[in-house]
Amino acid sequence: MTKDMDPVKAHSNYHHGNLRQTLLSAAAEMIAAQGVESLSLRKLADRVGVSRTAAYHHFKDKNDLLCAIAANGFKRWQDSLKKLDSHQLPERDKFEQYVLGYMNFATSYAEEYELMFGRCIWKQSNCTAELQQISHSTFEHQVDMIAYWQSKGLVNGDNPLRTAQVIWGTLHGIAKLYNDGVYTDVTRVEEIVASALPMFLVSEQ
Amino acid sequence: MTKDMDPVKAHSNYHHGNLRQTLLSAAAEMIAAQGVESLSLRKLADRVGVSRTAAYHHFKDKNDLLCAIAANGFKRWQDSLKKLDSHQLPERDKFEQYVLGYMNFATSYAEEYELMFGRCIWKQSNCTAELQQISHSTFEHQVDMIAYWQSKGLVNGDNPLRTAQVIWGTLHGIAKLYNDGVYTDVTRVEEIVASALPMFLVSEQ
DNA sequence: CCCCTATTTTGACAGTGTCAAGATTGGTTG
DNA sequence: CAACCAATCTTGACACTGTCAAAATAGGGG
Repeated sequence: MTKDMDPVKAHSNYHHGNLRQTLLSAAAEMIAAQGVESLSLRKLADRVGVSRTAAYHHFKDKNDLLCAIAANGFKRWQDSLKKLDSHQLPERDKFEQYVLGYMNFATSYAEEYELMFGRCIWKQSNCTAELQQISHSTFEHQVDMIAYWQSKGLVNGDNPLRTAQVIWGTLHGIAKLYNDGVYTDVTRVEEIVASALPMFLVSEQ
Repeated sequence: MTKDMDPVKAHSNYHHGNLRQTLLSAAAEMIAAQGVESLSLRKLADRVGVSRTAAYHHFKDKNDLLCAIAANGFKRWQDSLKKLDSHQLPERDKFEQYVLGYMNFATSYAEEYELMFGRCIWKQSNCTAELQQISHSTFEHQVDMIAYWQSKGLVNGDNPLRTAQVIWGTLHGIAKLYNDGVYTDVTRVEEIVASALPMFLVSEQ
């Protein structure tokens, strides 16, 4: 009765039940495999086993769906940050873990990262209220972390906002050069990050 | 006889003469005004007053055209570098001019910059031989500059390649955050760059 | 039991990149 | 000068995209 080939759902056609969630996770899988730019609502609908325009009753737009994926990415990154906070570690190691963790996140979830910080959403100012909010709070959290490390005499500079922006810029730039295919070797990327680290830290001696 | 409205050319329909150049400069104008993602070959053809597929006799692809625009961007950036080389300036000022110049280039020609270093061309590995070559030589030139500044004891670090990658990453990251609409204030961007500068320079005193 | 509303579908439209086949022309060769 | 050729340009066509409007369906509350 039901098609065996259907790769995701096994419900009757109408009233899927949790189509929104299904769409979100299927879309996340697809962009991870094929890249954001090759995700189409129609292919997504096909994959989920639903008609082309079904998604429009759960998302205003294609953009709205992409914003939701980006917001999920922010949630995951926030969780990483909280996990890092709770660890018992020397602050210097924590900073290092923060930098490496950022890089690891950005490169492991390259396509979600692209949505989180890419022009597709921000440049066209198509940003959802939810996304706006979670991205702001995430950024503020990171500024607070930098401020704390500066107060402990660990990180250079005295303006937490500017310092956070510079560090963020550096990590973002390296991540993007790799994610966008300009750099092609991950191990090199790790070396680059290792070279960048001492620039941020107050020199020991 | 000829339409007055035609915004670019005033030739007879067939054998435009220098359609390739006309397409390139019209495309450059259009992406500067509207962004890369909203450039279509059909709108471009309309603008130039030529049929949809005319461009295919001068460019293999849409991608091929975009690569040519990117290559032009590299040529312009190379010229800036050469101009900087020829200036009579203290080396420290030269480095500063290099950093500010990079930022100025990246933000003034944001859409060409996106083509030069964006995923659209590199991630799909659709890079033209011409583009591959000019981008490589440009990068090498910059590594040489960094190596020189390091040898003069001006710039931190002892590995020119890694240092160049970090500096480039930082500038690229800040530029992209601005160009992609995450940051929205140019004057802030200038302040961020000013905060980043001392990280690269060997501290005076 | 019936109706209302949320959900899903089908039909349609404008826009995209690109290929194949035909039309036009300038330059070269007999 | 004429005839052809190759470069250039156009028209027709196809598959694909996002999105809207209108019809179909089904679950839940009166």
